[in-house]
Amino acid sequence: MSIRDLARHLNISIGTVSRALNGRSDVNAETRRRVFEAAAAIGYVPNQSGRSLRQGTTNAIGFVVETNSETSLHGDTFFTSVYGGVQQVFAQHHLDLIVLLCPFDQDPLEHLRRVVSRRFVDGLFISAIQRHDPRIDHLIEREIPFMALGRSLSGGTHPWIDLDFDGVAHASIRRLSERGHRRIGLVTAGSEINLGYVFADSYREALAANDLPYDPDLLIRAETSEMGGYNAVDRLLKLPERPTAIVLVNEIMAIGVYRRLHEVGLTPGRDMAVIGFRDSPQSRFLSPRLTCFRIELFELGRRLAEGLLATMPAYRDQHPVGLVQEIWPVHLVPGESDPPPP
Amino acid sequence: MSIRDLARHLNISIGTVSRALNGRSDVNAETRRRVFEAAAAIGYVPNQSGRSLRQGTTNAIGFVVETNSETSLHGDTFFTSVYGGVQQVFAQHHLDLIVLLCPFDQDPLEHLRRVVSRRFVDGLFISAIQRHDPRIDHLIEREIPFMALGRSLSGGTHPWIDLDFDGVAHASIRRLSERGHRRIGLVTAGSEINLGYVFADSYREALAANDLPYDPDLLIRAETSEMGGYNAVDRLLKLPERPTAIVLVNEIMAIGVYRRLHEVGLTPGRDMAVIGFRDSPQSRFLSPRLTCFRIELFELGRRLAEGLLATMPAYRDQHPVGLVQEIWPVHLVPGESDPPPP
DNA sequence: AAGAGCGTCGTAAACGTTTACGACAACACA
DNA sequence: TGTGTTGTCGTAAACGTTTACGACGCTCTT
Repeated sequence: MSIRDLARHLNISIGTVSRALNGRSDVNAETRRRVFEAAAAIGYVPNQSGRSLRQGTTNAIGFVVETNSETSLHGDTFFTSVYGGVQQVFAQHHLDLIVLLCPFDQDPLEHLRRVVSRRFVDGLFISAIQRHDPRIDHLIEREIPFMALGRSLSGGTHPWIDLDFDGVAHASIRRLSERGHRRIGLVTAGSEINLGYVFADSYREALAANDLPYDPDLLIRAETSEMGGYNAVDRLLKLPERPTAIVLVNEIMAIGVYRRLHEVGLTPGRDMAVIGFRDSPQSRFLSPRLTCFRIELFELGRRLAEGLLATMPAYRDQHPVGLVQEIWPVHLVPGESDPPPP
Repeated sequence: MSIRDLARHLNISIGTVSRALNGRSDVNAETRRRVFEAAAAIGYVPNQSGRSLRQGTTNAIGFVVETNSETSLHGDTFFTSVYGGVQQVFAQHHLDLIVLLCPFDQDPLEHLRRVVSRRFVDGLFISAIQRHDPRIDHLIEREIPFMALGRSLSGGTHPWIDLDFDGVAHASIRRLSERGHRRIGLVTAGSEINLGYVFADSYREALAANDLPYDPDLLIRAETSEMGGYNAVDRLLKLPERPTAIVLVNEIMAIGVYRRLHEVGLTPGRDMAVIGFRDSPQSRFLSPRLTCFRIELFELGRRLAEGLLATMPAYRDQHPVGLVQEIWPVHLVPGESDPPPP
């Protein structure tokens, strides 16, 4: 069932059929109508391999995610909303979004190399950006259009969007400070992911901005998991002078934090203030309700898609947005987990 | 950088280069060595589109998942382990796994049609199988190799693996019955997903097997979400004669169940016994610890992959496993959420 | 010594599509 | 009438790969 069959069936040439289907202007309106009609009738759909081979494009964009939960910052529910936004924009351009999973036992750079060399996709989203991320260099060198969710230290001229972890740190510290907290612990990501550093830096700045001293013992690097939060609480409670509040880089950690606090006889939100990160389905059901930050993930997905398309020659004119290098805003959602100290 | 460049560089024909790279026998060992060496030196990788066009195969398998959280039975963390197992098997065959997301606002059948017609993949996994699932008919008609995670009512001759929800229901009811519970509520999936019905049927059978009466009021169909569990508890507590135990089809529901119980002054695991479903990272951190069922998801992924490959002519001889239609076992993990009634 | 068998390799035709190019008719204009 | 313009369409060459087929030289057999 090739374009040749369709052309024979219509008694016209395959060139005309192709032009009709691809919406080119040099084809009679009546002819175009007949072509579409016949295509629908006999169920013809163009072969993607043939198309890709000819024009060197696949009409697909890949979203690379790590399946290693230790380095993946966000809980798994994070991406589903983002995908929705991306797909909404892509639908207008007949682009397909496919998710490419980096196996947990494979080096992310190796995985990316394979993805790129197989030419599965015309462009890529990469996430969990590390401080110095060799994947970015590789993509730039190979001239593959891509958008980074998260920024690296190098900055550079590629598009990226990063969540406003600086805003998270400042808003959290200010809020706790205004409520009378003087010793505030912070649990950040322990892997080489860049936001672990960004969050720590912002924490120190925010302390200074609120005239609070910085104590290195209160800055914990941990796995972004329930167990990470659990262990971080342990370390903070062992200090000679305990903090009265904890700020977390990740809401999944909060589950472990709550649990450990309960185990040692402390009530989260009374004996210890906690501010998590994202307002996710899980965090919303913590008791007492977690103070955290809402992120418009669907809109973020839309913006990510726009930013990527703006760097792709074939779509650039329809998305004249320039180079996207943006901090994505977060919005404080007050809960009941961070009252003034006892 | 095509195979032609590589052949020119070696002063041999492109046919020989292709045969050497593809491991055919009719090529001199020394020649093959030189080909591989030169390919690595100049960084040649075969173009997938050309290859696909010629041999009508893409060397990729798609895993279709719904992003609609209402009909998606499993929490999002469910699939990550499964993917790992699938990828481990696929790696031996140079097959790539790609995840294809059905947009939340698109009909799953429409989405599948598009995926199939674009010939992105050589085979498919589909999940969230409905009672009568038109996707299965479509794939059979188009003769696309596929594996279903979940079984439909029709059964048929296609491969499927379903979780042992029958075992979950029987083990839960028996355990609760042995501990003295007489009125046991069950919350099952409310959508058209088949296991919602399977779970309900097994519930009735298990009641009969333990000489317990069946009360329709105790069988609730709900969304498989936190809110679904929250609302289900509300309905059960309004009954003139309350149940003393609840069995859930999904552990995410348990979060809502715990929360609502707390709100009305009841303590889960003391005033109300709860048995959830899966032993997931989230459920493990509920307090009191949830009695639930462990599933070897990585091994499940491996078996899914084997079952799919067994139906594909190109791989069948390496996976002589016959038609896979299996119930995947679950293992009870005792917690502290289901003591005897007060 | 002639033929068969084998190992190795080159040739060329596909796979299905897009697109540059030219052909042709119809029409307008001088 | 001759020339240029426009609209519409057919032709054929690519894109990169795999593979059927045949060619060639060598060894072994009879």
